Amino acid sequence: MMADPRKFTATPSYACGSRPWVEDEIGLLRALSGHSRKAEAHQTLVYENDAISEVFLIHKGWSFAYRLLPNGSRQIINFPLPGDIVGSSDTASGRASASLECLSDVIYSPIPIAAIREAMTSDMRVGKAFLWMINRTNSITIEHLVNAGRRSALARTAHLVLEFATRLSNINVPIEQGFELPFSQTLLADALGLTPIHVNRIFRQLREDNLVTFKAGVIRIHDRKNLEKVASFTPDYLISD
Amino acid sequence: MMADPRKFTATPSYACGSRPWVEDEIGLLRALSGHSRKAEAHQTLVYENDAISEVFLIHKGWSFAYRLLPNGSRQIINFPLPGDIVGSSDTASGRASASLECLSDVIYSPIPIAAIREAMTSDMRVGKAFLWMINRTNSITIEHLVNAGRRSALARTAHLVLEFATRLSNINVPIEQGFELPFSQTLLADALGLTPIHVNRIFRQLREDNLVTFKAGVIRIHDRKNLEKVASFTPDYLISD
DNA sequence: CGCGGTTTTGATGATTGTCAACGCAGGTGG
DNA sequence: CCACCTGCGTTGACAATCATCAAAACCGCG
Repeated sequence: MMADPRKFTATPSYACGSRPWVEDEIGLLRALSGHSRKAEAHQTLVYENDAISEVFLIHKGWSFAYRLLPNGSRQIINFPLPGDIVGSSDTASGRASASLECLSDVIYSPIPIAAIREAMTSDMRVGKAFLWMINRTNSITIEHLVNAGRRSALARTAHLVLEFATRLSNINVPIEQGFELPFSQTLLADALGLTPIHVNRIFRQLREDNLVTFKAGVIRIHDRKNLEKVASFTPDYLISD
Repeated sequence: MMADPRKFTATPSYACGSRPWVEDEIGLLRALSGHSRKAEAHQTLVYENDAISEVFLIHKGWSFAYRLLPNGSRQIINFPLPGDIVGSSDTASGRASASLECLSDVIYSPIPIAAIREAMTSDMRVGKAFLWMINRTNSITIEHLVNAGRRSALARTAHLVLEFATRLSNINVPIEQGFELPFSQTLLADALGLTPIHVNRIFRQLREDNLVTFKAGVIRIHDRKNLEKVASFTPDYLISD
């Protein structure tokens, strides 16, 4: 059966053979998790301010964490990728600081917060692994804040594209021939703090400048070097080793 | 000696008698810290990407965490207040995700990351206390991202003012008669993702609408109810109990 | 007194948002 | 099979927000 290019089929899963100790750390946390579950696209797994007793280790699929404002607008905080833990930094308060919605089918396994707390005391590596996850997501949030506050719409968009390329690459998803992003421009707009219409214009410009194309849910980077220059992108904040 | 109102004298320190267990948690972490140090205004305690072996428990004074961009612009991530720990979420990578500069004299004490790791395994409460600090700063970062991405300049500014009011109130700094913010409008601009000039105009509007005045480093909230409406402010994200 | 940083204001321009319209593809139901 | 609907991408015209440039006033400080 031929895959329709309009259909979003990308559901990255992680395989980190090249970074043994990360594998190890994820393994440690996975050992604490329950049986893996499957959620479907459009399903909301967590609502902001919900009381939570577990965090989610993502294995496969696309989702996004976001906040809603009273006027209906939405700010996307992060797109967790396989290997990330959603809610890691909310374990102390037990209240979700953001909602989580699926963009594709998502396979994940819940880790009880209590289990993490227990394990942290008995195995120092668990604490380290957990802090690692927190560190990673926090760095990304900070970079998104820098993006929204101090980069132009063009630089911001280019930056987000490069963030995806790098993060996917880090979990061994090939990106050279283009990679799938199952996002509407409206969704990207809510991540970038822009209107969908302006995102469209920005992508037109990126296309005309031969930097990036985004067509049928597939990103192709044509000139990475100049794209990085436009975005003032440095991958330092994307902790991976 | 009469304090010159032009002089920034605000150096809040925390005293959380009303929230016994928080006091307790800070005490736990403080027990791990070295002797307290004093830093002076304009001093930079940490540079982004620095290797760090300790985090800072702030006792007194004003500082701000920020990121610099290649073009020289600056995004302020957070203003740590007394009782906050700077660098808490960077303990895993050991690399500072932001720089930290003092606005006034600051009294703080360093906590070796190694000591935290050790203590987490022996005393579960330490891990909880530490995760609490991380949770608190992370929630604030997220709210600042929402601010920059999805709120107008007016709402954003109002929101930041209310955040200060609430956080200071949480550490028992009285705010009813106005409170000191030793910030230039340029500094606020870098926190809000605006130009200093626009910040000035926003404050004029806030003043003309009888909501807030900001004069000689002192914030006075004249109509908190309407200010909260303008900012669509809810204090849920400011974890304090 | 003069200097440097900050606040304030006006005039102007660039960036981004809003409104409206159209095309296109997929899905649904007659 | 086709009419219809819906969601998304695309474009144009126009408006609002915010930035830039320039200049003056203010104030603390040396």
